[in-house]
Order: sequence, then C-alpha cells, then structure tokens
Amino acid sequence: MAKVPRKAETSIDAITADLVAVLVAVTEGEPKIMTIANATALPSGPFQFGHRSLQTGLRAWVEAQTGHPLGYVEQLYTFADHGRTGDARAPHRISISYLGLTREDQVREGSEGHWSGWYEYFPWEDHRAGTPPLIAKIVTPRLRAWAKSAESTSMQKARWQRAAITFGLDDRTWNEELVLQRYELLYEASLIPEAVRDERTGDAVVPGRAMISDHRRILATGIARLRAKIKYRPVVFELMPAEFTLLQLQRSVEALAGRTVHKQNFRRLIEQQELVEETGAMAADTVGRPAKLFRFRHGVVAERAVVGTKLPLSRS
Amino acid sequence: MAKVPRKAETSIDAITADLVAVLVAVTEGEPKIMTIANATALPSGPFQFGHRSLQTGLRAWVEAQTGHPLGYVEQLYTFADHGRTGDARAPHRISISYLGLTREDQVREGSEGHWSGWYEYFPWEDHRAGTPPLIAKIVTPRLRAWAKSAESTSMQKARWQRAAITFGLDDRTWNEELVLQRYELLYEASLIPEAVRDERTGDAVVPGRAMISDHRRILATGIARLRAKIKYRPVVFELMPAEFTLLQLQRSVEALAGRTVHKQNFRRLIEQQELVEETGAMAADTVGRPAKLFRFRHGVVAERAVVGTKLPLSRS
DNA sequence: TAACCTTATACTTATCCTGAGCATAATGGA
DNA sequence: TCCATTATGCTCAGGATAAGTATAAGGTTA
Repeated sequence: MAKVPRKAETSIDAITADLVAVLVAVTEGEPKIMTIANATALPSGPFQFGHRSLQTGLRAWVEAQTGHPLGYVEQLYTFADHGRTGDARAPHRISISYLGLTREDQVREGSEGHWSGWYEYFPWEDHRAGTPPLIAKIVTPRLRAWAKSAESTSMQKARWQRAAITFGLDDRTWNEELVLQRYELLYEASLIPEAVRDERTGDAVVPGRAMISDHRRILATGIARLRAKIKYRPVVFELMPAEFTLLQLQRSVEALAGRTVHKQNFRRLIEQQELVEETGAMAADTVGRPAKLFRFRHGVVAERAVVGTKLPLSRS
Repeated sequence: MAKVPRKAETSIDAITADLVAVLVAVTEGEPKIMTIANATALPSGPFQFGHRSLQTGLRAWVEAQTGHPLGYVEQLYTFADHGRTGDARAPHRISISYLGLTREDQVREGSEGHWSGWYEYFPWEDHRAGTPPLIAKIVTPRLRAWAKSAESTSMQKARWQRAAITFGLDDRTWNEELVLQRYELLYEASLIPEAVRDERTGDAVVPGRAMISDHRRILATGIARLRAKIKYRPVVFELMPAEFTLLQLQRSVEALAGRTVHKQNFRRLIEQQELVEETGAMAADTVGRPAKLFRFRHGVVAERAVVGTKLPLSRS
C-alpha cells in the first residue's frame, strides 16, 4: 500500500469485525425485521477466515442463525465500537452493517430467528394513521424540557430547532427519512433505554423496544436508507410476492415509508414508468371490485439499470 | 453481542483495517484529489489501537502523510481485499474508505502529499466541453468488440446494452453518476491497466492514470458519491472559499459533475433556495461586468438541516 | 470615442411533474 | 335494490424545469 510509516509488528493493530444484518420483509402490510435473541438483537457474527468476502460471511451468519437465505443485500455503515469496553487497550471491534430485503418465509424449526414488526422498535415512526399520539403526549414535552435545560439561550434555541426539524413540530412537515436523526436525538436527550444504559442519566420514557449494543441504531440506519431508496430505485419489488395488486404494492410502500400516498397518483406513477405488467389474472378472495394482478418487469433493471424510479413520497 | 456460536479463540478471526481517504478540492475550476506515492495512491494507513475512532484514525493518517487537515468527512464503503494475497490463510485485510472535502491549501513542506486533477485518472468522465473524443475513438469500439466476444448472442446483447447504458451510447443520455459502473465495466473488459495487472489478459488501451491496489476504484466511488450528493445537499460550499461569485460556484459544480449547466437557471435555483447571501462587495480583476460576491448562508444547515438543496443537473 | 467582447442579471415561454379531487366501474353483502 | 368497498379513468391547477431572449456593466481595441 502507500509508503507510510507502519509499526513493525502489524499484528499489533489486529482487530475483529462483526457483520450485522438488517433483514427486512413486508407481510400483510407490516414491515418486519429478522431478529434473534428474543427480539433484542439483529442477526450478526464475526467475519472469519473461512469467509471469502464480507457478504459471504454475512450470508453464512444469517442463514446459520435464522435459516433464512439472504437475497438483495447492500452495505449500510461501518463503525468502531469505542468506549464500550472499559479497557482502552482491548482490541478494537468494528461492526459492518448491511441491509437485506426478502419475502417473509418459514423460519427454520429450532432456529432462534424471529420476524418482528419494526414499529415495535420505533413507534414514533408510523404515521400511516396520522401523527402517532405519543409524539404530542410524550416526545414533544420531553424534548422541550431537554431544550430548556441547555445552558445558554442560544443552545436552547438550537436544541429546540433541531427537535422541531427532526420531528416535524412547529408547522414543519414530517420528513420520514430522518429516522436516524430522530433516534440520535432521543438518545442524546436520554429519553430511551440505550442512553440510560450507556451511563447517561435520564428517564427512558419514550415507548419502543430497545436492543443490545448499537443494534437499534443500526436498524434506524437501515430504515432510513430503505425509506430514501424506495423513492428512486425499484427495490420494493424485492419485498413483494411474484404477483400482486397495485394496492398491495402501495400498502408495502406505505408500510416502509410510514405514511400514506395518494392512490391514483401512485398508480399513475407506477404504470407510466412501466415498472410492472399485467399477468392477465385477477386477484381472488377480495372485497370490492377485483383488482388486476401485476408482476414486476425485470427488464427495467437491465434497460434503465441504475437510472431510477420514482414514487410519490415527496412532500405532504 | 448476539447469542451465537463463536470460536473459542477470538484472536483467530483477527484482521487489519486500512483507512483510505478520497480528499477532494476544487481549484480554478478543476477538481483535485490528494494523492501520495507519486500520485499513484490515496492517503491511507492502518487503523491502530491509538485511534479513538475510525475517523480519528483517518484524520491522523491524512495529516501525517499530506500535512493537510481534514474538514468535512463521510464514509464511502468498506470492503475486504480478497484473493489479492495469494495465501488464503493470510489474515484478512479490510479497507474502509472515506470522502473528504476541503479547500486546496499549502501542502506541508517535505510531505509527499500532492494535488492531482481527478480527470487524469478518469479522462472519459469530463464532458464539460462535450463528449470527450476518446469515447468514440477508443472506448466505444473496444467495448463493442468486448460485447461481440461473448459466447452467446444473448450475452452479447446484454454486454452491449450495459456498455450503452453506462457510457450513454446509442441515443442514450450520459449519466454522470455512473462513475463506478463505468470503471467496473472497463475493468471487466480488460481495457485498463489494473485489469491486466490483476492477471486478466487485455490491452489496457483506455487512457487514464492507474493507481495501486483498489485505489482508483475507491476514487470512482468517491466521485460518484459526490456527483450524486451535490444535487441534493449543499456540500459544494465545503469546497468554496469564504467569498465567491455565482459563476465561480457554477464552475465548481460543473467541475465536479463533469458537465455544464444553464447559467440563468443555476442562479435562479441557488438564489431562490436562499443558500447564499451577498457580501456587498464586488469581484475585482475580472473580465466583463463585475459580479457580486456571495457567501454561504450557514444558517440553512441548521434551518433545513438534512432536508435538501437542488442543483440543475437533472437531464440533458 | 465607438464598436465589441465578456460576463452579469432580469424576464419570458413552453413543457412536464405533482398533488388533489371528481367520477365511474365492478364486486359482494345487507 | 341499496350500500360498502375497492378499482380505475380523467381533469385541473400550481409549481418546477429547461431553454431562450434581452439588457446591463465593465474592459479592450480599432
């Protein structure tokens, strides 16, 4: 590599790397994530010599722990666990996280894999039925108190502005992509269990299941990435069955985005982009007028490649 | 971490991690990257125990090697060098790459840091003066030959379609964001030195400076990221001096994007978004009508936070 | 000094995209 | 038959965008 000074003993800088997966599926209009350890952890394990690549290692761990094979995978983020171990001399540990998309399927018997609804971990993120009450009842007053507790007036203002932007307060609109920013804000304000656990003081009064280590933060990163990505890449289809109605597709998008979309506009956008084609069959066992069944046109991946796809999730 | 089977000896899975930086500046309308080792490598070095975090480590290496402090930094990608070392039993090495943005400045005396124009490494990426001739003269015929050399007719078609999409051939429009895809295509087609070096056969006929290891690929990743990001986040300002004219700003954007933009529309967009404010002064020593000087309104970062910024770089 | 070159800056226009709503169609059940 | 429910077609207004025209304000040069 570069001509740079190195320590003589390279083994001194040895570290270990953990591979962590945010594996997502959507069932019956609910977004799910694969969890282990009684729904308190994401599938994960160390990168080992036997693994030919990082993704290979990740796939091995997820299959071993959940019995579920990985399909579409993309990298999320890499970070070093710092200060977690009290010993500063202890070997560093790096976590490399991935986002995976599949269809929910049978989890192997005896495995500890379990599908959990992701809004159990982030109840403030589900705005499909309007702004969840806990934001006005719990989050907002607590954040206001946190802002007020800052030393200077300017810091108080800055804190509140940040809270208002991330949670869409004071006439601001809700931005569903700010999942990570909201999580980090709640952490800093010591309103969630992880913050209290990591030796901060606070109440942890905001509802929502916690996870071990940084796993809930990683999950937030994954959700944010997915919410951003469905707007310009046809990744939703990775989560759909082979055939589906446009309403089912819409419900999946809404489940991920945590907000509703205008039905007619949604159909217009999907159809004019030629993302789907009719199968010829109709949906059975439905209420109301039967809907046409569609399938994803795999051709678009080749035709337009990475070029893009739009979903009506922009403003309001 | 998770309750999963682990090897008893954790040290067995020890690896080393390299930190690599794509450090960008724009001077006189030309995009530059910081290089070392006679412009054949990016600043990099191993993550060591002394480093409190990955970014800390990165900053330490870049400053040590180039004398240039790091400003804005974001993570790019993490990958494992596989198959590079002949020995499959050798410890794994991971590279964690970052994108950094600064203003060009004095490189410390005696350091090996050097600013290189990034189009020296990717001559086919600069479309500011129209499509560069080497695309029609060299790239296109070579890719066509590569496509034809595939076994089946369908594979030939698929190869050519991929080439046409990434390089904007056959009436398709050039998409400046596909930097990485283009690099990887040229690699697969064995048209660049890295491919030949890595034990593929081929001619390496496409002009452009190569780099050691995966560094040119990492650079491609960084350019792609930056080209995508300037369209929706006000990151260009990290590369600008404190005061600048709108044309200077435009030239910087064009330098990064590798294409020109409509001057009037550019100004309209910048001004209506209130990204900048007049300093009151005018630019001196210029040809033509003197331009107003502007400065970046730092307020927008707080006000709109991550919400976004647009630049007229969409189609055409 | 006047023509002209260069850049700055203000407006105009046609087109496309987007959000939102109205209207109608096709089912099953009360 | 009426109604609830979902599907599907269509319109319309406002905003954003691409592209072009026109004018202003400097310096340079014939």
